[in-house]
Order: sequence, then structure tokens, then C-alpha cells
Amino acid sequence: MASTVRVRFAPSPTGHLHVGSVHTALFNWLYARHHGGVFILRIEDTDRSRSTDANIDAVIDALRWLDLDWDEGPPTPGFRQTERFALYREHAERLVRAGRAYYCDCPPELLEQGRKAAEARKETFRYSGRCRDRGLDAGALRLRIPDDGTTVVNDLINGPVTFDHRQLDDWILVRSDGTPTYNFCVVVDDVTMGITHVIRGNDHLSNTPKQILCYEAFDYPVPEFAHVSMILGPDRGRLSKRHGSTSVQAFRDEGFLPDAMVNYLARLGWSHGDQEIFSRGELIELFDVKDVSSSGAVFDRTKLEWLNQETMKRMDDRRLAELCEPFIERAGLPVPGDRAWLARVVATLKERAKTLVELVAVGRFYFVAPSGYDDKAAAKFLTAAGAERLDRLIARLGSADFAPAGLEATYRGLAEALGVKLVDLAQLSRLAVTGTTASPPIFDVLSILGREETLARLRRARAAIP
RNA sequence: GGCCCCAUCGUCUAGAGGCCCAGGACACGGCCCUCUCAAGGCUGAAACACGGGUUCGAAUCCCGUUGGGGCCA
Repeated sequence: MASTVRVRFAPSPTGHLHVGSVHTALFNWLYARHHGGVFILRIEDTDRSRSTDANIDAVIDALRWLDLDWDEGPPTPGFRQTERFALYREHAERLVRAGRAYYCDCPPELLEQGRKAAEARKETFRYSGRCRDRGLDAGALRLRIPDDGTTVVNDLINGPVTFDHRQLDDWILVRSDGTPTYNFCVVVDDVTMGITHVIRGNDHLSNTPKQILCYEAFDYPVPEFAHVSMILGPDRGRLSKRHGSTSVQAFRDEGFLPDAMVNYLARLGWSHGDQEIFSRGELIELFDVKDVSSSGAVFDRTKLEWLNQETMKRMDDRRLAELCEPFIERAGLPVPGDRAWLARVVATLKERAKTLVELVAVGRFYFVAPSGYDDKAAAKFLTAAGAERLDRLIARLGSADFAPAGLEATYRGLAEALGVKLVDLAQLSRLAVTGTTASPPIFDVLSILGREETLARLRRARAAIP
């Protein structure tokens, strides 16, 4: 009987949740859900200056938006590192009593001297061990580690990675001012939370042997490790703001859907044959850490946009309409009260937009009449001939069937009667109704707008012709 | 600088010695469809970083080089 999988996501609250963080959060979440395990959210807020309540709320909001739910974590108390200092102190004392850690009072200048000397010899700086056996009872607390031998990280993604102890040193657990170091907090948190699988960014692989040595000093079982490759910018450097949006909040504001975001991030560094599009359920069912790639992946916004459109196309129109409402409001447009009507609207727009912001922009004419006409198109269509055609259209549309098929029949009939092509009438109407020459199928548009609004806009266009 | 990780089309990837003169997807080009724009269908161009091995046979295994990334400073 295997023990329950317990994984965690431990962001530091900086206000913006980076897509790279979300990537590892997602892999943890998928691993937990796939194995029926427990997903824990822990806030690494030891950097007091940036770890405001607002920033913590931002992390929580972002995870909720993505629907990555956690089983243990805030708002339950005890999941913020700042609430856990007593635990760190207690564990530090335990190591001192067991003789596995010792105090060191080496002055910074001495350490700096050693560092320079090591650099001159082109070697890794290691603490000399000067205070190891001095039996001090104050100062910085260091972990006593073996002088030679190796520590092997049996990484689930990268395979066995061997670290020579001669590259490691008696690292500091607790600084002389009493504050615990990052690596020490992580170990204490992970053991006390019963974490069985540490799934985190590749940038922590180098810290892992130090942490393993610490687990061993405690005589705690060492968890499994899986170091996920990092997300890169187009220049293969660390993904940062200069490459464009990097926080999930930014993508949310730009009109990306949580399911598209999740699908895209899941496919970055993970794959299942040739499949590109996955539902949540499929992701949970198919996710396997063995299929996670060990090489870095460039974040490609264009592909995210494609996936976002695919997600919109597959989504129920009522649901999509609902998601659009805040974007309509933010664009300064009146939000329709009739959601069924809005569902008809978005159905015609979703294959013409990559994001919700774009969808609203492209469908602006549904919510408000055009304030003017495209110059080039106006010169072409709002002519004497156009005036006559508009008159005939207005006359016929007064009593026409306003279902798309009925409108098409009316238009085709009139085109024949006038001896013109359908496209001439269609483009003229499109210009009158939307202000431009590109829109969803004109009969759908007119049908959705309705007789009254359609006629009003056609008459306005007619009046614009001198 | 030391240590660690990585290396298939521009990008995400399939590929776990012969099925691969390398497959899919995004993006890009062409054609078709068509009331416009999209969407869709078909189609084209596009990659195993380099050099040594191992093997009858290597994108796949080993070593090195180069390049990128990370950690420690």
C-alpha cells in the first residue's frame, strides 16, 4: 500500500504570479490529482518587504482563476513561513543537540578572505570548518556535512545526479541574527508538511544535495525530487517582462481563458504523443512525470493565442458570453442584459478573435452603432448607386423574414432584380451596419441586430450620402 | 570562475538501436471553400549543434567540443 502523495507549491508573494511559477504549480497539481494525493499551498513570505497581504491575495486569486485548488493552505493559518519561526528554531536546536549542527562566529572578513583565496585557485569556496569543534553556543548555525563522498539526487525527471561533497560545505542553517536561511526553511517545511514529492523548478537542483544532507541529519526520510525545466524567453534567456507579459494576471486581463492557459502550460515540457488539446480531465488522467522533458522550453505567445481561440471555439456560447461581460464593460460598452442574445453574438465572433479583448473589439458594432465609416469603403459604396440600393434594401427589409436564411433569400432576390452581385449588396450593408468591410456573415449580423436596429443603421448610411 | 542541467524544423514536441532520407502542432507560403474577414480542408518549405567512438546498423548508447540555462558566489 503506497502512502498518499503529498506535494506542494510554495510561491513567494511578489504580487505577480509568473507563468514559470504557474507551470510548476500546475505540474504539482496534476501530479496530486492524478495520484489522488494532496496539493498544498505554502507561502514563502520571509521577505517581509514584498510579502504584503495584498500580494498574498494576488497569488490566491491567480490560482483560483486557474482553478488550481489546494487541499491544505491559506486561509488556514500555519502555511506562511512567517508563522513558522518557532518550528525552525525548534528544529535548529534539535540538530545542535544531536551534534549535527554547530555554531560559528567567524567574522565576515575571514570568510571573505577564504572566498577570495578559493577564487584565486579557481575553486569553489568552501567554509573551512574552523568552528566545527569549538563548542560555541552562539553565532551562525552551520550544518556539519561529510568532508568527502557524494550525494546522489535520484531525480524523477533528470535521472541520478551526483554531487561531490568537496563542492559542498557546512552551509548556514540559521544566521547569527537568528533568521533561518531559505534552504533550511524549505527542508523543515517539507518534512513537517509530510511532502512526499518535491516538484519544483530546475533552478533548485543545485540546492538539493544540501537539503538532502539536512534531511539525513534529522534522520528524516528523503522525499522524491522532480526538477522541471524552466520557461525561457524567445532569446532562450530567463523569461522576463522585456519579453512581454509574464504574469498570469496580465494574461487574464488580456482575455486569455484559464483552460487555455492550463492547456498551454501543460504542453510546455510535457507531452502525450501528438495530442495538443486536452481537457482538465484528460490532463489529470494522462499526466505522468515520466513524460516530462528535461530541457528548457521557450514561451510562445502565438501558440497560446491559437490555443485560446481553440478553447473559445469549443466552449459553450452561454459560458463564453458570461466570460465576455467584464471585457465589454471594460471596453466602455453597454453590457447587454440578455445573455442568450449575447451568446448568439459571441458565437459569430469566437472564430475571429484570439482573446476576449479582441473578441469584444471585433464585435463592437453589436453593442453600439458605428460612429463613422471606413474612408476607403465609403468612397466605394456610399455613392449614388449605393443610395439607390440602400433605398431598395430598406424597402424590402421592412417586411422581410429576419432569420439568416430568410435574409439571404431577400438579398439574393434583390441582387437579381438589380442585376448586381450579392457581394455588392452584402458589403454595402456591412459598411452601413458595422462601419467596416469585415465582419461575421452579414445575414447573421443583421438577424442578431434585428429589424429595427438594422433599418436604423441602413437609413443612417443612406443619409450620409449627399 | 567552480559545480550542475540541457541540446530534433523559427517555436512546442513525437521518437526509448533498424518501423525515420525523421511524425504532429503553432507560425509562414500556395490552392480550395466563400457575402467580407475569419474559421475550415488540401498542400509546400522547414530540424536530428559539431567531432570522435560503440554497433551489421545511431536522432536514439559512450566520450569530447561548442552553444544555452541554472546554482554558488
